[in-house]
Amino acid sequence: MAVDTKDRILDVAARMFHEQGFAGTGVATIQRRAGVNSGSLYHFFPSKEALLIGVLERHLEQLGPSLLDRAAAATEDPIGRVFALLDVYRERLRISGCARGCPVGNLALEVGDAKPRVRALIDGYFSVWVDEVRGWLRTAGDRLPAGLDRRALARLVLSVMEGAVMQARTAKSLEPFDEAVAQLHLYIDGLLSQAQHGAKEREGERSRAARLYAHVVERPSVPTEPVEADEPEWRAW
Amino acid sequence: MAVDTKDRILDVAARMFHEQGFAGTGVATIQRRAGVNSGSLYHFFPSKEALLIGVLERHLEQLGPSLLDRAAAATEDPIGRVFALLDVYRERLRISGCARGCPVGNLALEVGDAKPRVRALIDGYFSVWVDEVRGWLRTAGDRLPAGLDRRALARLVLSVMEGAVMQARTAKSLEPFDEAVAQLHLYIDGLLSQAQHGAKEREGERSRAARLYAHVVERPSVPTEPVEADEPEWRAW
DNA sequence: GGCGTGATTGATTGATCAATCAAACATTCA
DNA sequence: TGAATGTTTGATTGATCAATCAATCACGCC
Repeated sequence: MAVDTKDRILDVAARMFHEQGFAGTGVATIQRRAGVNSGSLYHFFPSKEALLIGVLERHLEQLGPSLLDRAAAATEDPIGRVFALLDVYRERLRISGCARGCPVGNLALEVGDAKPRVRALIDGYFSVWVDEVRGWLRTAGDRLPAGLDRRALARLVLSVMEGAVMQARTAKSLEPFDEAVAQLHLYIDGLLSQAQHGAKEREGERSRAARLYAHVVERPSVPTEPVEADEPEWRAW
Repeated sequence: MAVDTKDRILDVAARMFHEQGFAGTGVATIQRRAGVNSGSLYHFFPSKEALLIGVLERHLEQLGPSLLDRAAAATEDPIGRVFALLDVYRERLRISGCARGCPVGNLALEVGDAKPRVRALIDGYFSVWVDEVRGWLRTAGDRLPAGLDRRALARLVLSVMEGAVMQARTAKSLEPFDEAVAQLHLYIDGLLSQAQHGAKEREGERSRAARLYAHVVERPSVPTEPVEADEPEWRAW
């Protein structure tokens, strides 16, 4: 029964953190909704932050099985997988009435860098996400332009997803999400046909865009190095 | 002095809501940091939510002068303006050590639809943002493909910005932001050259991507109709 | 000088916050 | 049967929460 209780707590906490944020969720409410007494909750999670960490660790565990693998199972086509993944988020938005998108995105913006352990977990979550999509894009091989930075494109996909989810939640409508994803689709299809034409006129000149942004294309994948603030004083804007 | 006090409160509140979120910020802390007594704060803002609304109204007021207009002033080129705008956000990330990006994005994810007035304000903020960028894109005229949905592209730009800011904050690095924006740049440059070629072979066949997604291109701009949740029960994921 | 009005003060409210604790309970193995 | 370990109970802690209140202050107008 111990496992059940712990899981029940994590279920409720995950949902509430997702809907109301971390600071906006009271421990007492989690207890009540999970049918658990306060001492019992603190038996498994010695602090509220530990509870948040538990929730994030579970999100990280389930990222593969319940999200990436599902998208991968939807189709063999690596490009199709990208949009299958986006469609999972779309479906989650839909069934929740545009209330819940990515469970980690909220927390990412909320906790900032106040809690290092939490930030690291979220950073890891995004990294796994991006790496998986990058893997798919690499599988696409020469269907995509040779010089294209697969990791940067994967980052774009994640950015579009998070930003689109944000707007869909605010607008309480799937339209912003669909619009953004449709544009992403246009971009990737453009890349596909660009690579197709490039294959014919092999060794031909690189596209204007590729020339212009050669310096940002296919850079080495260095670990993200935290930057420190250098602002002397804060000014409103 | 009255105006000063109110502005001082709004300054502090805006900053703290941005950094720690709404629920994560205590009114007492705002009072202390603003050098104001509790009664004085509640004289101007009858509730914490009223304070949040005041902050958002000011963000909305300043969206034009301190953000859109600045980007528009940077260059006459409508496409250049888009990236000038993104660069403003990049600069804000940089000077804050990747702690602060869009002051509204956080609140958008946090409050959800609990407070209707707040949601409406945030929705309005995003709408103004998107409409302005759409205006620029329209100014670009036939430099962009004729069938391209300018509003959807503007939505994409906002999505990329918000999503990229989220990742930059989590990673404490500008790299994710730069990668995502670089990809967006590639897309838009592709659109530009696509329109350029299209101009030559005028009346030629539409691109494969445009054919595939014709149904999502240039749809009428309908107001966002809130969707209601239809989920019978929530399940963890 | 007296009056009115809005701004300011700061103590105080009850509620809720995260967290603690000793005691009771359940389960397992000796 | 009984000790041991792990789990659950629920009252309780002090701190902090948003919000209220009567009282005082500064300042313009008649």
